[in-house]
Amino acid sequence: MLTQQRKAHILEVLRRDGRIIAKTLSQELGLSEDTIRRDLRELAAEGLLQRVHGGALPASPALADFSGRQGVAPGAKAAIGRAAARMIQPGQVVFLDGGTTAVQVARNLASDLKATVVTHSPSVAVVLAEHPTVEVVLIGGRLFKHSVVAVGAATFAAIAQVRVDTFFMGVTGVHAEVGLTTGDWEEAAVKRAVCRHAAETVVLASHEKLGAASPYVIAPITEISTLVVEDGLPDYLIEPYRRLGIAVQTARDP
Amino acid sequence: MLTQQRKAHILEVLRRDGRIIAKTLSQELGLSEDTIRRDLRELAAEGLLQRVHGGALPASPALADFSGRQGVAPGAKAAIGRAAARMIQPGQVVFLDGGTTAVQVARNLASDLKATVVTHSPSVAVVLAEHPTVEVVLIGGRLFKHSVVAVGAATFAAIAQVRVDTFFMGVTGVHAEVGLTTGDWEEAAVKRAVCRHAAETVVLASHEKLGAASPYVIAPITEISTLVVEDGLPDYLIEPYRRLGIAVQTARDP
DNA sequence: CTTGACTTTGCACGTTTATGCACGTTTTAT
DNA sequence: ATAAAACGTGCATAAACGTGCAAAGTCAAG
Repeated sequence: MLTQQRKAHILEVLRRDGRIIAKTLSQELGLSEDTIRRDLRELAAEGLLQRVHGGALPASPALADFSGRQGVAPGAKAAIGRAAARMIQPGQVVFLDGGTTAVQVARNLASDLKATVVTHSPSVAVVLAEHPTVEVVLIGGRLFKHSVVAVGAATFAAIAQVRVDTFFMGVTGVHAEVGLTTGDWEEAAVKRAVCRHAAETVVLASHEKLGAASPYVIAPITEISTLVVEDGLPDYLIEPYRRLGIAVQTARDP
Repeated sequence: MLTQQRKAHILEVLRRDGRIIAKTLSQELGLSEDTIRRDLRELAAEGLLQRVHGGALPASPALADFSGRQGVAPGAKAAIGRAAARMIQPGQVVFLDGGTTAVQVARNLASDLKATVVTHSPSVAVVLAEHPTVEVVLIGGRLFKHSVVAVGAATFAAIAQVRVDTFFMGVTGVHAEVGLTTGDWEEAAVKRAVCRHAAETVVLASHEKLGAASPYVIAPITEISTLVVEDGLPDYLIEPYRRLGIAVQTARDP
């Protein structure tokens, strides 16, 4: 295998999985870890990824504002993204929320999926612009920079004009009693509005969100039908939601 | 085997396998590696493939997001972007079109500029999400993937609700008689609509756009007040526009 | 048919690049 | 506090590289 080809492969794996583990990759490619480490160092020098102990993480300048958060649980987020992407049936109309997890869902849509994705996240729109068959509807409004999503009156008005089959919601807190929560008042209102216009709502949550609560409540937990979480979590974390009749889907982290 | 025939074969193998390994190919064809290397060098000089250590890789698609498209000719477009960015006054409300040139404008806004940018391009929105002070208004609609901008009825409705001081328009053709043109009918309609809701329209055009015409006419050239072009162009290219009373701003390429 | 200009190819040479290993250091986990 | 894993650096080797050159081949004008 050519060196440049290998580097391209590394970037592809990074995009797909949200992380690189040097040892794993060296075994996969049948090369010494030194070589992989060298590649990672060079790619990092070009600013194409971020080097960390044990491997590498994305450096995506387009999502630089996220970069701090992106490091939280990249493998898990990518796995959740894949699991959510698999839930979308051909012909469906779905709403994709903003945030890093939603971007992972967009990245992992099957490349032959014919469906419509509605989103108020320009990041999601940019990713899906490269998808060959998915129809994208962009919801406008005032840009809330912290989360990179549209919010405000115009956003509400636009959301009122669509009805979707499934809403894939990102949150910062999932709590059996407090409900679904997030860190911005206006964002919470938008999520609530989308929820009302969706036949079904699916919440994407990596483990640090479970049992946590943020300042602004979006809706009670019973509003949602499915919770997608990473695999291998202790039972006591997910049991409360099962007991409330919520389907808990676990995403394997390959 | 004829040289040209061999080169055609190389390109075919490259398309089929996604890569060329010089040694393998030389054995396959019963020629010395030197000959193959020479071919690869020449094909690379023609831009038909990308030369790498050990062989070659495809020229465009695999590499497009690898080394980055905008690295190709960073000079002119970036210079035009900087020049346009300098034209924005504090407190103004401007509309930024889609396209790579508009993204350059967004990247080059002074980091302390307090202004409002309206755009139907998610790419521009993502870039401006990192800007500390600029207010961003995102116009929604159906996503036209080729240009990565929102189009359609919803886009029209949203545009009708804003009035901006300056519209920075990207085009694919600027011609003194034909006018401003672009390659998509719906995009042309959107640009025309924005034009009507702007006090002033500025067109950003790198040299290859001047004197060129695309299928769909946006507006007559007299609709615009300023044309931003790169520096160092021959007079005969810009003189026709000056004669029509259009201010031609040249962007130094430092 | 011959001549001379030009092209193509393979080889020799010295240079650059890629890779794996050894060694000592730093980071992480226990 | 300690052990294991990951790290960076220097080094040796082999592969791949470019260049200059000469032999073989091609072609058109004479």
